[in-house]
Amino acid sequence: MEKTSISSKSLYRLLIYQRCLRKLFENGIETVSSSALAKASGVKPAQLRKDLGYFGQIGTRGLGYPVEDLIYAIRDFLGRTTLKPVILIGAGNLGSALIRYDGFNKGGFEVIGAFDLFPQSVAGKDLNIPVYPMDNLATFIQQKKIRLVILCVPGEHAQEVTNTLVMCGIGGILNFSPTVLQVPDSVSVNNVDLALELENLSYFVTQDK
Amino acid sequence: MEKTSISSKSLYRLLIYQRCLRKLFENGIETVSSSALAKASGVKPAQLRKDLGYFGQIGTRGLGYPVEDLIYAIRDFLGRTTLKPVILIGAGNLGSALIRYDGFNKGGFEVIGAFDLFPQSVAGKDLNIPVYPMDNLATFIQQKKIRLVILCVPGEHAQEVTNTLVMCGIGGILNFSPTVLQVPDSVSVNNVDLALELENLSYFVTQDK
DNA sequence: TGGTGTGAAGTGGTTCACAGCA
DNA sequence: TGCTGTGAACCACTTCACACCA
Repeated sequence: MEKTSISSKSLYRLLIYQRCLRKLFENGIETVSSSALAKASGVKPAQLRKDLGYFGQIGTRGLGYPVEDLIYAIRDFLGRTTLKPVILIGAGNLGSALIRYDGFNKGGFEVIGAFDLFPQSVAGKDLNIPVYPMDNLATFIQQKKIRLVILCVPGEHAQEVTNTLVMCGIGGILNFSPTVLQVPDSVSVNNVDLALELENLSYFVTQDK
Repeated sequence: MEKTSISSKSLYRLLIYQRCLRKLFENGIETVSSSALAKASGVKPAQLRKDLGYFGQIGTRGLGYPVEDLIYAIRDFLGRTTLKPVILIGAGNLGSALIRYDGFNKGGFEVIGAFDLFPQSVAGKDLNIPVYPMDNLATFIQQKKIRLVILCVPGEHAQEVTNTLVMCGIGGILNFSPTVLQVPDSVSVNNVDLALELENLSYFVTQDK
């Protein structure tokens, strides 16, 4: 299989495999079969093998996959290299929590600054990064060459801020606002819509036991 | 088209349509075409019409859809009725922010209680709901007939807590822990993996302009 | 023998294209 | 004429099933 561009779905799974593999590695496990890793990752074995096909021959027939090698292979494929700077816009409830969230750092990101309409109002929140007023946004992005933004502003301001971001040449937006953002094709958006997730879940759960 | 069970993907879109429709309604717009609503929702017109096919004839050919009727039709289809009680487990950074997040309420949910290993440690956080120790969890779920849980505990405790939840007969888990939960088929899980979303986004964004 | 690698078949979801109706 | 409703074509992703090899 030639190295074609991977689908978003496969990519999610690769990231999950990687997490599971790291756990195995920490526990001193050296080899894992597709069925074991698949179960831990919540997928079918065949799917996992297909996904790993992107790297060519890594497993050993009759044995399984060497955990450490597979970790490196996935990492190389993903091109994880330097720490990636990120900014966050909208340091309200959720925004502040995300600034403190350590999961981003583990993934190789660093939230280097936050922006808010009222930076003084979050002064007491004891965040470890500077919070700037919105006026500084465009300059900051261009000077620091920021490509990724975490957007946590209220829905009614989301599109307006997005327009600014697009003009600044941003590359990707992780959007927590309950709004469908209109962006040009050159900009990627991942939506994390908390209310929607709960409503969606709720539909598949019967109310009575 | 008969009322067969809808796919999760269509369901997400229905919820998005509903939000867009409400905005239109607030602005006094009475009729909308599939192309206009589709654009606002970030989908193709044909897809939108297919999705609306679940309700049978609602649009008027040559004209479009009556906004208000469509809102009701979707709401009826989703079966949105009473306020649904939800509990949250793990009132740390993220958990506390979610308790204060008002998007859930808008969607017809009420977070009626939180649980934490150290409830006293969140006393100063000024949450508007009671925070109980984990010991009370099972009793609370059964007495209040809770079906939905928002899970915000650290990854290493997520499966353990989940096992308890499953035993209590919970119906659905909105999982914010970076962990693949193992649950029986009778339980639904929606994963919201923040770090994964950012990593995934990052892959599709080139580092240099 | 056991588990990978992979073409082929299957499945589900999207888009097209056009008939049908206000 | 304009826009909905929908079968049919299309496409992407998943799963099967088995050849192949340590």
